Amino acid sequence: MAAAPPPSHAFGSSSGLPTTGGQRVPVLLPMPFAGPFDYKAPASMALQPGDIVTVPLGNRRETGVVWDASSTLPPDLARPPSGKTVADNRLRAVADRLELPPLNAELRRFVDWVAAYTLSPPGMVLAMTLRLHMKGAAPTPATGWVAQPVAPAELRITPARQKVLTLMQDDTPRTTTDIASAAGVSAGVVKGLADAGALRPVLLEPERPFAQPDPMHQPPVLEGAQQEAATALRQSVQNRCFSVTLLEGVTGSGKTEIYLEAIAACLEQGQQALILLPEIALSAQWMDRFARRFGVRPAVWHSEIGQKARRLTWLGAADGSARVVVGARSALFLPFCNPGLIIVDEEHESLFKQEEGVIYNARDMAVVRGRLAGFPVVVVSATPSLETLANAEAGRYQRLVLPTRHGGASLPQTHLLDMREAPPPRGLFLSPKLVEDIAETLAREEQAMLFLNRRGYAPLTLCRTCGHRMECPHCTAWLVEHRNRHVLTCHYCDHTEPMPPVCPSCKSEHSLTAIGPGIERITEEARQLFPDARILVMSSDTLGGPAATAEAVAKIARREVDLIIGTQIVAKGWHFPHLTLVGIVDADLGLGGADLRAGERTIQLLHQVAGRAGRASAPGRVILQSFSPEHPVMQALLSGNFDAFMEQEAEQRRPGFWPPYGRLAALIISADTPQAADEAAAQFGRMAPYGEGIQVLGPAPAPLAVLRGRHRRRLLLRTWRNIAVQPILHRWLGMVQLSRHVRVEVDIDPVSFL
DNA sequence: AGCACGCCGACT
DNA sequence: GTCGGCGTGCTC
Repeated sequence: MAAAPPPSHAFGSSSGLPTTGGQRVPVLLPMPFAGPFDYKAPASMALQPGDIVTVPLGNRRETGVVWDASSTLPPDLARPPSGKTVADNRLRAVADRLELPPLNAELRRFVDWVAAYTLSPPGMVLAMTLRLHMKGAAPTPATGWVAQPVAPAELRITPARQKVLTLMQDDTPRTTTDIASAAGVSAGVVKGLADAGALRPVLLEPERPFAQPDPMHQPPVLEGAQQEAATALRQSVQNRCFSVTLLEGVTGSGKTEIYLEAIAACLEQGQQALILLPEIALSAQWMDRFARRFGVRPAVWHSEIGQKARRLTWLGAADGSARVVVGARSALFLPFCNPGLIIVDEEHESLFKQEEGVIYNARDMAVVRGRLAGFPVVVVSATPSLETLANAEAGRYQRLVLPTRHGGASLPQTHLLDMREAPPPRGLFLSPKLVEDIAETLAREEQAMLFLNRRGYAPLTLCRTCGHRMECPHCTAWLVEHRNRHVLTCHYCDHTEPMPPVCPSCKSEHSLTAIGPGIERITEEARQLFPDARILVMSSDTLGGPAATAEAVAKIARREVDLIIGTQIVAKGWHFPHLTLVGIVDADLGLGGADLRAGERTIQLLHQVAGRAGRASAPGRVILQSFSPEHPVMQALLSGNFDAFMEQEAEQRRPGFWPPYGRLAALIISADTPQAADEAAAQFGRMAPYGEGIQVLGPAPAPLAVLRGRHRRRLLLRTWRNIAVQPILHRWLGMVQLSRHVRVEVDIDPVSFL
């Protein structure tokens, strides 16, 4: 049914022609098999690697992709061959080739590479590029109709029919629904005319909803360091070869405007650009900036766009009509036909790490895709990760630094508030000094913000009589009170129960007490202190979705809000021109625990929050409430000298070969009983690999020892940087015979240690 | 991942 | 006597 594609690499043929039929072709299916399955190509079907096909599997039909006969991966990633080959006479035939653009060689190689690197079945990686967009029936090309002359004698003309024929005189193909609504008739009339031969079916050109961004629409006025950075980025795009550039600059230094110039260069040379953002659903302001620069909005990709938009964007990426795609991490697996640039904005964000299914870091895999396909990648941050800084240091990444804020705005002044010296009244959480500053700010009719990265009313609910703590029945975690919903809820598994009237353990009345602050409790306190202020709470609980978030941001920009109280969500790069004071309620939060990156993450988050202040002409101030103001993180925030802080971090990680100076992989063992988990973990411990530069830590209970009812143990494999962990893990996993209810997950380059 | 096959409890 | 639970195993 499909026209033969142009010949390129093909199977079993030295002539470079497509298969001529009867030959064995590997087909990768979007399922967790060890590798592709072999099928035979029907004589009538010329197949090449990349073709999207349907094949019989058991008693059903599945969509898959004709894969390459041999892997081209480097030896330390190549997987040992799966061994079994199905005999020729047992091969089943490929059923159909779909009329979709084939996946190109770079993308196939990328899929193989990611699978090998993450130790995932390649089919599961393919699923990320395929299944998301075409689950269910094969795409049906829309059919439309055009008028076709018929002998008048053979066609009864009714008024309704006449309306349709008049409409269709212009020879424009239209769908049945379009004709019916445009002519004001029912679909039955169209059907009748078609049956009578007065309308001829035609395949409609696929819709092209992607307006073309115009690189000349509104070029920015850049100066000094910004101009230099933009020129450097343009140059790397024009070089059309792989490179990685770190674009670094404090919040408000105009990083976005500068990398938009790299996109402009990419558009000028006719290539596609991809921008990865950590949270696409919250990026309305980003879209506006893009539209201002290029005249139109870009194509958007994330996991919650509808089926239709998904298919169109997928096809747009594949045929090149989507010139610029902005998306969340999964957009990295779109089948771009002519990619020329990937931008990873907020590269330090842990949201780029996918923690379920195929566990990968989109920032790092973006660099891999750029390397395999030969185009530049730009990673952007105000507070780059230590990994990225180390890569810059080693010369693997170029580094562009923007030293100052854009347009004369100054960085906010930072003050530390020692909570031991100026404690709030008992049971409250805002120091009198901070309260005073907020009052002054509000009196000047400027906006203030309170930041606390903790949802709900209080993190712990405790019985004053018997000491009972309200805990999640499925996780090793406290239940968090959400007072406006009158419930206790687990932030790890969403288990929710009504707030009990008496202590469930000792039955005491009025004995359950909220311990510690959450954002709801801070809001309560603020309402008492500033009864006349217009308060807006920004958290995932109060903002239902992207639309509500955008509206909240717009309200702030319109000065309909005096005091903003928010969680993480306020740190997302919003532009709040009237905000001049940011109070961090608990700057120490996040520094507890034995997390490798606790300090790094805290400084990144707090800098990002602080950066919301003073983005216009009025200078901003940031007040950090801390119980340990001498902590290096607080001192770095105070001085603004992040480089020094990161160097210190580096020095701590270097001797023990912690990332980025060594490699890390986590094994997470989970089972439905603690015994089964312990037993499996102990077995892995006994079989642990060893050798120079190889070390295994654990097993130990995971910090969240029980999650969603599963008991978890962790082991950590740490190696020197020049040792690949994948072959070691392969051998290790193969040595342990797992009992049926035990699951093992491998997390390469772990970010979260829960 | 899906789906069938397969061996043990509460229903017509 | 059957319907149906999900445990195990297979799909080129």
